[in-house]
Amino acid sequence: MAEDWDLSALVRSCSSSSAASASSAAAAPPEGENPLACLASLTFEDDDKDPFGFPNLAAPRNGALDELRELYRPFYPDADRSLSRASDFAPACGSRAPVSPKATAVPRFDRVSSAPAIGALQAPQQQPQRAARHQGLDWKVLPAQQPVSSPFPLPAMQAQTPRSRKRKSQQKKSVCHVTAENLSSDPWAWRKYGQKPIKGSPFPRNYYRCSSSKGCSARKQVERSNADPNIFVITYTGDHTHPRPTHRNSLAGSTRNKYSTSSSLQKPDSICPAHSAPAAPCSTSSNAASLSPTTPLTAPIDEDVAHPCALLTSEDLGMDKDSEDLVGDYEDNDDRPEEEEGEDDLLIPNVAAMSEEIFMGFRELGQSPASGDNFSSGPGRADFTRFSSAAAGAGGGP
DNA sequence: CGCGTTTGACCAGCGC
DNA sequence: GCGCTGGTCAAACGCG
Repeated sequence: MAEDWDLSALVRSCSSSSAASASSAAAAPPEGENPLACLASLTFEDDDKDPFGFPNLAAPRNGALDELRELYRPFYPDADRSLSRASDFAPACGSRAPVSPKATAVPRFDRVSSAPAIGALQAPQQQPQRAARHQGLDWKVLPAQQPVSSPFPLPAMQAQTPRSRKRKSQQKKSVCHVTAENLSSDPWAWRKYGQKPIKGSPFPRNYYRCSSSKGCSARKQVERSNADPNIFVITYTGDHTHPRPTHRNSLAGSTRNKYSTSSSLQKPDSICPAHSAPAAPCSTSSNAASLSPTTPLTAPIDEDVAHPCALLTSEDLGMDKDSEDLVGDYEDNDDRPEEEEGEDDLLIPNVAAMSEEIFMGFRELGQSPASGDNFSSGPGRADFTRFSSAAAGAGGGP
């Protein structure tokens, strides 16, 4: 099993491991899955003050800043400056949570998506990210060009052109870096529809589409980072047009984690130490490259809850400048209005709506937090309901 | 039988 | 306008 690197496997594993990092993740989960997962780990209950547990981040902040600074330096000489701004951010994250329902409901997403808005475009975002990173999370959301109308916010992007082959660069996407261990776990069922070698990268990119619903335009791309094979770059695109599945539908084929073929491109062994990592049913890292997210969610909840967002920042990884660039582009663009508005709106609303639905569903299933356990495999799993809300937003998952 | 994965081919955007 | 590259489609295949 350890060898199986299916995405699903990864996802699962992530979920469990993510618990800890999840709290931090809160900062980032833009899309569906990750975001959710991240949130999942958060304990909202305690966070009355901060609905999303952001407080954690904020609290330690002082010390964290220093750390962050250190981390930053190599990458960003201006780190000091940026960090200083962090203070601005901090309040937002934690104590200064907006009172509005939205805010309360999904403070986190907000934060994430609006990060740019918060302070400086770049600096601010980075900060949050960094913080997240500390926690193990790293993801970036590209501002959606338009607000997400769909109830399931996923990746923040809407596939505007269902089949448009527009270059993604133009589409909105959320990108997150995840370690193989934490590889994302999304509640969503994904079906792989393509794999392509990417120029400049030894690892192929895998394309997944949401299989929960035929009409769902949500898509996910998974590729391994050149810099660090352990890290996977997950890009979510499009929105889910349906509620999160309680169970992953596909059971049949999905289980086949055996990635024999893809291996050609991705050699897990050599590449992915993660294998050793255990995690759950991680599919082989190779797969990571070829990960298969579709994995059946036997324990749907687990995934949901768990969001593996042990994401790494691209910076950390030193990888994927592309993705960063993308993000940066957006950030740079002071289209912020869109970002802020769009993303925030998107995430929040969706989450709220979703949360309710989800909650209901969960309640039916089991209700109590205890039952929540089902969802959360790991300790630290926050109340599922909370997750749900978060998850909803996160949905993206890929 | 249903669903997911694999894989080659096709299509379209982008850069030169 | 051409070529490159990325993204998607669809047939074939495998597994439960």
